[in-house]
Amino acid sequence: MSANSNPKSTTNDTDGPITRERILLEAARLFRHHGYAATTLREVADAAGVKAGSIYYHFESKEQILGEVLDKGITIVIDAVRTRIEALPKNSTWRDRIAAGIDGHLWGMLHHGDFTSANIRIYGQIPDSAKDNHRVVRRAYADYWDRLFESALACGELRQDASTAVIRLFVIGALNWTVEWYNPQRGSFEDFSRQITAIVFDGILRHDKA
Amino acid sequence: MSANSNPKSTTNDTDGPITRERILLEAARLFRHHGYAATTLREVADAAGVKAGSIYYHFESKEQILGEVLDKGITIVIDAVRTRIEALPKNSTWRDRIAAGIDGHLWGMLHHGDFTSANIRIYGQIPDSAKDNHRVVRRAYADYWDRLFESALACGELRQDASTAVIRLFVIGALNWTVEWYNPQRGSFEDFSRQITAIVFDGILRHDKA
DNA sequence: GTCTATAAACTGATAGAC
DNA sequence: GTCTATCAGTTTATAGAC
Repeated sequence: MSANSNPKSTTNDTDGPITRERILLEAARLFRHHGYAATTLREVADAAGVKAGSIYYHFESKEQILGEVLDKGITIVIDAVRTRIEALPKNSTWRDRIAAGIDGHLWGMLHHGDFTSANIRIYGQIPDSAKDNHRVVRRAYADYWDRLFESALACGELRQDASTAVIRLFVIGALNWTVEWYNPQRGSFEDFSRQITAIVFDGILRHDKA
Repeated sequence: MSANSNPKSTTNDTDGPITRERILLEAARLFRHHGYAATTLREVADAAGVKAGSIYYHFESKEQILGEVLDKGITIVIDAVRTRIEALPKNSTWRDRIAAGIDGHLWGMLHHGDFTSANIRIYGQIPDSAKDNHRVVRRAYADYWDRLFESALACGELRQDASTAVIRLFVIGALNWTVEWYNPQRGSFEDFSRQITAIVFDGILRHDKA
């Protein structure tokens, strides 16, 4: 029995990812690098190794492809964050939970860069009809981080002279943007994640610990 | 004598900004919200109150408009940063200089949002031919900040367990992204700038000062 | 499931009147 | 300086063969 005979599998034994997944992958890469409107379905089809007309067997419209690319970009990150935080001991500090969240967010962002970068790059440029469906999951993720930061604040672990909304927007925005400049050739992901977490927690200035 | 009889002025007494400036302004706004390729010259012309053909009296091509929008976006920020830093006393600490730079960068980003947001949003999506001309000024600005951070490091004011390149990319990226979420209705710019500077310098955690 | 062919609309850019 | 008119190319999406 073939390893991929499961009909739910997204790969087969001969062509790598099946056509539908390949279209999504190439669409994400092209949306990231050229923008949504600038990417033609002919380009997506060429990259995915099919003809333009074939796309409409798998998707109803260009906008449906966009919707799935956007959702995948944020779902990857959410799953990585929740997995790491839920794996922590129940008596963990909020500092530890936030550190796990930062590591998960960075991991998701940087290991699926085409989906995550496409998401943050083009979200501000897409039709309102595409934003409407996507806003719900974005709001839920923001709320998740707000709860983390508000709990940390209540326990005295967070600074009190900036609003939790500003802290959340600043931190998530800064983490999102790492996908635009992170270079895996200049060190391991683990080391990078440690540096970013240290800067987010303690800032860029030297603070003597003596 | 009219207040705007100076031929170098970019405004006149009857129509507000002259046509060329109006085209640039509307192009920046549309590039920001729809992307470069998605923005048609007909849309730019409509927004600027002229017909599409008239654009070609002021500009050679769509790409020339793009070039000027990109340059204006970063020049606004560079000017604000240098002005603030050069106004400081000569014996200022590097901490004070970096604080002035952060305030200038934020001020430029947030007070000319269409040009600065267009720049950071679409830079990753434009043709290489447009990037080539713009790369020089981007590199010079990055070098300017690298010198600030390296000087601060040499004087012991900067943390030593993260590379200055990572610090610069993280800080500038985080500051750039504020234009995507800053809400002037939730407090003054001065207060916002103070909060961001505090987070960048000392992080989001509470550090007892007793 | 994938293909070819095509419809209907839109694009950047140009030419020349005023 | 701004306009109208238009060219040549491209776009999403559809219809129907295989």
